[in-house]
Amino acid sequence: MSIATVSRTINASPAVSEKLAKRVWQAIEELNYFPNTHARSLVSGRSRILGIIVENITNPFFPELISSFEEIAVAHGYEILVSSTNINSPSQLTSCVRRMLERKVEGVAVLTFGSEESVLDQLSVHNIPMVLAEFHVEDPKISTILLDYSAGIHAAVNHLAELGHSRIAFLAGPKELHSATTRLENFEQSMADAGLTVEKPWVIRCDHTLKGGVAGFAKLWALPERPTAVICSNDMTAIGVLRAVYMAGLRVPEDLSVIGLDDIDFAEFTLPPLTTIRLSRVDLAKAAFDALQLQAENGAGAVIQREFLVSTSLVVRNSTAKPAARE
Amino acid sequence: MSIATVSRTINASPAVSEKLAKRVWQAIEELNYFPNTHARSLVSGRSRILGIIVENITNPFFPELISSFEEIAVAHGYEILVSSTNINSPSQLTSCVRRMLERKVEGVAVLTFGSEESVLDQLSVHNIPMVLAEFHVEDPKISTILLDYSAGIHAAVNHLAELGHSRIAFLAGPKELHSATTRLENFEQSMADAGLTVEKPWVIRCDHTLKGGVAGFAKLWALPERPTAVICSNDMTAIGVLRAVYMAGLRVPEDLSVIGLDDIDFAEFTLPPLTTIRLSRVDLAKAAFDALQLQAENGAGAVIQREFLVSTSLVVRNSTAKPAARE
DNA sequence: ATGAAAGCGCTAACAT
DNA sequence: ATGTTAGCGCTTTCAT
Repeated sequence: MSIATVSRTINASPAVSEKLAKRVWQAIEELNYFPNTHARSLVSGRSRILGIIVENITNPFFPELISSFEEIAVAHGYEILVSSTNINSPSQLTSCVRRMLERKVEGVAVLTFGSEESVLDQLSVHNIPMVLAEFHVEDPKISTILLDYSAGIHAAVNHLAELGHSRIAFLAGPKELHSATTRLENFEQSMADAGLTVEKPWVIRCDHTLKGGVAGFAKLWALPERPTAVICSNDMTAIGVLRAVYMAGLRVPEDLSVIGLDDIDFAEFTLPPLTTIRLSRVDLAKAAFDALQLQAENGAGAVIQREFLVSTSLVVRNSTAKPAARE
Repeated sequence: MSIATVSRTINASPAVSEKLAKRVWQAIEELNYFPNTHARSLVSGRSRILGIIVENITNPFFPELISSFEEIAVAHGYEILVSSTNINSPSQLTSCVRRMLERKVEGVAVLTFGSEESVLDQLSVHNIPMVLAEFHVEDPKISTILLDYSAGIHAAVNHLAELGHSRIAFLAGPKELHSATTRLENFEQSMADAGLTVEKPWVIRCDHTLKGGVAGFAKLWALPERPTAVICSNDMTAIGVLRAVYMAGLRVPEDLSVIGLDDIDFAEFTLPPLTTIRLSRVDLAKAAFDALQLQAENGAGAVIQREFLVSTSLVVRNSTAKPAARE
């Protein structure tokens, strides 16, 4: 039989008779044959590869996100190309985008949460479908994942208020991150809704790292007036606070209630187990994949869904409790 | 100028005059050209892709390992293909190896620490270079990374002995894992060297997970005779123990000294910070990459280094202290 | 329903 | 030193 017939069989073309197809599959089995994806990509122009760009791999949130994304992609017959190298340096960014271009990725999930501008140009020139988090662009090739922090942050503030807290601090993320700003705004709104006032000195910019959390707590505790609870812009910050509180000879939640955001796998195993606002990696990864797949498998110009929503929710564990009676 | 000249220029062939080369590079700049890796791979038969297979992505050790491996590989112009899906199911394993075969990987790092047999056959049939951890095979295409646990485990036992502990337990990993068995053997040897006896009931098989650590501690504490210190086969187990001790209303290190193994990034931020035996992901990733690169870039039959050594060392933090005075 | 043939973008052998 | 050409393994017309 001819090479073309084999190709048609593998690609499930209807134009091949059943018995010939059966023979082909048999031969494939016997010869242990498998197609060469490079040849395939070369002729078809498609690669079945998706790219994913994240920042700051030292935050477990991102490995967890990548794993989820990978799992979904592989299940759908895609391969993934990861770029987690330091996005800060422009030359590294350029080379990581180039790697993706060279391998002819069919779409890229840019999940850097706030520093996507530089990647955008490079990729959009080549007309590659993209999906961004919390960053809306007027381009049919670019989808957006909207993160609804309000549900989770509202619940967190209300949870503290119900416990009797009114002196609530917020350890924010870096200014450059859109997501960090959005989280802070949501906190302020939630406080207002709960009839609570935000004390300016209790809003401290941190950097979403463990060390940042340690430093943030130190600044907070050096203040003349101290809060009885703190909400952190992410779990790493919260875990840093847990650590700093312990080192200061104080106790969570007796001396300070702490709430994180992300619900990384470890949050369940901190001491005490961390009350946190869950931002599901699985949901996020799924939204990113769906967006990319929709774009990749529909020709340009097709009208498709371009906004995806991922929500948040509060997970109550043991790092929050009633405030100590005022002295 | 001709296409061949461009190809030669890009590949730095010496047979191209300087001024023509300059013009080529200029044109490349202007046209924003970049080579198609699929076409390249097709003709050259090489892909510049390396595979890495790990198990149990929920243990942060593995994401950390993958990141390191990726970083090194990318720095050397390689791309990586990760397989972290459940290695337990044979069908998943087959399909993950197939993915790698289809993309024509030039080598695969099998870092499953003990369940590599099934992958071996599939890959060695296709004559793909491999590197395994702690698993020696007589095949010139297969390198081995020897993990020297003795240094770290000896130091750990001695550290406890010097603090005054003699009642030391060991929470081992699953029997199927070669590495878990090796670790246990090293513990037994180190105890003997320190003149201490290993109490059989105090050696408990766990499964290298947080939950396993919690369960392991429960079993240990239910015993009529209790140890004053415990060494765990990995950090996840140790962190589980930390958690279980806390839940039992006891304290580390006052009631029990705990030592882990791996030194994952989080070990520094547990409460209390975990004393642990460091097994460097960077060293491991580097050894794996070096082994693969050596094999990929030397023709078959070349005599090359096929054994790589990665060592361990003790990192003392705050989860170990003198045992409480015997009651 | 099947086969023959062209061509995807590149490299390498061969020619000049 | 440069250009011409064949062919890597596949998909996709176009014939039959």
